[in-house]
Amino acid sequence: MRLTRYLVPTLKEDPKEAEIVSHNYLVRGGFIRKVAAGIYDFLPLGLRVVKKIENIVREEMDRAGALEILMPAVIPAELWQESGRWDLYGKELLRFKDRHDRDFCLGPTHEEVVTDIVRREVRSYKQLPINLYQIQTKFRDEPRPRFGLMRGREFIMKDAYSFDADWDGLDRSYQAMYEAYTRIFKRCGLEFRVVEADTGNIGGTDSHEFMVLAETGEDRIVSCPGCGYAANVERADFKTDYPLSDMEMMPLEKVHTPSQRTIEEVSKFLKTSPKKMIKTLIYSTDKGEVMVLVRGDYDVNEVKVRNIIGANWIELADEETIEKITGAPVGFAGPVGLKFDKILIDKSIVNIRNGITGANEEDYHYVNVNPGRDFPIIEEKVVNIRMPVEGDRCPKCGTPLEFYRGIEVGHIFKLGTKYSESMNATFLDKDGKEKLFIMGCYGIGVTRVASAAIEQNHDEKGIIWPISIAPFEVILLPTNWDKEEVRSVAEKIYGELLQKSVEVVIDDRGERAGFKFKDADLIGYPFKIVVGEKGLEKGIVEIKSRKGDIAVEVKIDNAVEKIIDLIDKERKKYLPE
RNA sequence: CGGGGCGUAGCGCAGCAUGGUAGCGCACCUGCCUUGGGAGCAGGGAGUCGGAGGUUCAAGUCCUCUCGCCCCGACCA
Repeated sequence: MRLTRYLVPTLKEDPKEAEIVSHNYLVRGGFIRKVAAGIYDFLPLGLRVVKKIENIVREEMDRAGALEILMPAVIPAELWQESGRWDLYGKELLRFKDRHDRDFCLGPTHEEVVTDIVRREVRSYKQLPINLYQIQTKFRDEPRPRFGLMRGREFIMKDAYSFDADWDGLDRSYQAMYEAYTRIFKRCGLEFRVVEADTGNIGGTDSHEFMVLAETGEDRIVSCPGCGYAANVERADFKTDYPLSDMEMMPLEKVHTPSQRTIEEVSKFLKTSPKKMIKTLIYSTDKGEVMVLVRGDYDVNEVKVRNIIGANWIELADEETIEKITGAPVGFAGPVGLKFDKILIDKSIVNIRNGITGANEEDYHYVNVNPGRDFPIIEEKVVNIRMPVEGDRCPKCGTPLEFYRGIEVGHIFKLGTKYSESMNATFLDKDGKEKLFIMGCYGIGVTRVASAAIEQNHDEKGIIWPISIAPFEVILLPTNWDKEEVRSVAEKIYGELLQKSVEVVIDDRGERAGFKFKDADLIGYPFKIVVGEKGLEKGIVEIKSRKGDIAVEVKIDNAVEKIIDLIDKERKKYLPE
C-alpha cells in the first residue's frame, strides 16, 4: 500500500477526550474516529487490525470444531419475551418499534436467537455436541461508555454457544473453549490471566474471565502466588481472621452525633477507627429490601449479596425506603433494636467489641455495641460478603492474595438449561426421551482486544503492535522521495515484498524523514526499512524493529530476504506450540 | 440518574468579566527553500460561534430553554 493513496489521518496533538493511552493512540494514529458516545468509525488501518484479530479468532474457533454462522443484529421482542429477559434486561437493551408498531431490540448477546435456531434445526443426540459462533456488531446502551474501544456501546464481539446432550459433554465443550481462548489471546500477543468469575445476568454455573493485566483495566482481580487460585474480586473467596478482643463489654450507650452520617464523619467525631464501626446498608432488590452489616473499613460485595438472596438486580435503597425501615434519615441506621429480619451479617462484624453503629434516630449513634448481646447474631445469616483487601489470604492455601487490575477480553460460561428450559429447546436422546439441551456460551470482545493490546504494548512514541495483529508488518521508509536513487531502490524492494505477499506499506509522501519516522512510530509497524542516501552510498538499507531489539544494516540485494526472515521469526513468537 | 466541566475553522484552543469588524497554533492549498527524527519564509482557502427563543440600535459575549460531548460517582455479560 502506498501512503499517498491511503487514508491515515494522524494527529500531532492529543485528542482531548482520550483518557487512556490506547484511546489516544487509536485516534492519533488514524485508526478510529468517534461518531457519537461509544460509537466509532473504523478507518482503513483500524479495520485491518480488527480483521487480523477476527481471523485469529476464526482460525482457533474453527480448529476447536465450532461452526461460524451469522445471526441478525435486529431481534424481534418475542424471543426475548420468551426467555423472560425482555423484562429483566435493563436499559442496556436498545428497544424500538418497526413501522407496524412491533417491538424489536438490537442484540446485546444472542442466547435467544441461537437457542431458537438449534431447537428448530437440531432434533437428535446424534447431532450433538454442536457449537455455533459468530463475529458480529453488538449494541449495548451502556450508561457510561468510555475509553474509546474499551467500553463502547457498539462493538464487535465473537459469541459462541455450545449445545450438549449431557453435563459431561458441557464440561468438554467448555474445556475446548478454554483452550481455544488461551491460544487466541496468546496469538494476539496479550499477557493475560484466567480468573473465576461471577455469571451475572447471563446466568449459569461456572464461569471464567480472561483478563489482560493492565493498570487501566476496569476490573479488579486477586490471584494467589502460592497455588494459582485467581478470581475476579466480585467472585473471590478468601480467608481472614477476626481475632476476638479481650476488652470488657461496656454498657450500651446512646450518644448525640449531630449531622454525622458517614463512617468517616462518625469515626472522626467519636475519635475512633472505622474498624470499630458497624456499617449498616439497606439494599433494594427485586426480592425486596435487605440489610447488610459490614465492618466500617470494608466495602460490601454487591454481587455476592445479589447471589445469596437470588436477586436479579440490586441497588442501594433510596432515602424514603431507608427512613421507612429504620425510622431515621440516611446515616443513622443500625441493627440494635431494629425489627427487620432480612439481614446479612459479614463475618467481620461478629467479633467486634464495644463497636459503634447508628441508633435509628436522627443525630444519634450507639456506642459500646456488642454483637450477640445488643443485637442477635444468627448463625445462618453470617456470611463472607465483603470485598477482599490487601492482606486477605487465599481460600485454598492461605497465602496472602495479590491484587491486579484487568481488562476483560473474554468470558466463558456454563449456562446449563437456563435458556433451553425457558425456550423449551429439546432434542431426542438415545433412550427415546425428550431432553433439554445443556448449553454453554463464550464471548470475546474483538474490538476490546485491540485496545487491550495497545495498553500492553506501547511506549511514549506510539503503539508497538504484536506482529500478529499489526495493520501492516513492515513500512518502507525512503528518507527523501525526491532523490531518484532513493526512490528506485525503495520501489524495487516494495515490488519484491508485494510479490512475496509481505504486508508492506511504502511511505511515498514527499515529507521530510523526521515526519515519516514519527508517523511510523505512532502507528507501530513492527518493522521498518529505511532507505536513505547515506546508506545507499554504502550500498545498504537499514532494518529496524519497532520494539527496538533489532537494528541492522543489510546490502540492498539482501534486504528482501532478510526482512522476510525477521518477519517469520517474529510471527512464530506468537504461535502456541 | 446525581455531581462537575466543555461546545467558536478538520484538530487543539483564545475571545465572553465590561455587548460594537471572529482570532491563534496545527492541518489543508500555491510558490520558494529544505530533506535521517513532527523544518523555514511568503501568499491563500476554510467558521449559520451546538440549536431555539428572548433582551438590545447591536449578541460569540447577557437571559431562558434545549441538544451533544467529556470527567467523577451510581450502574454495567
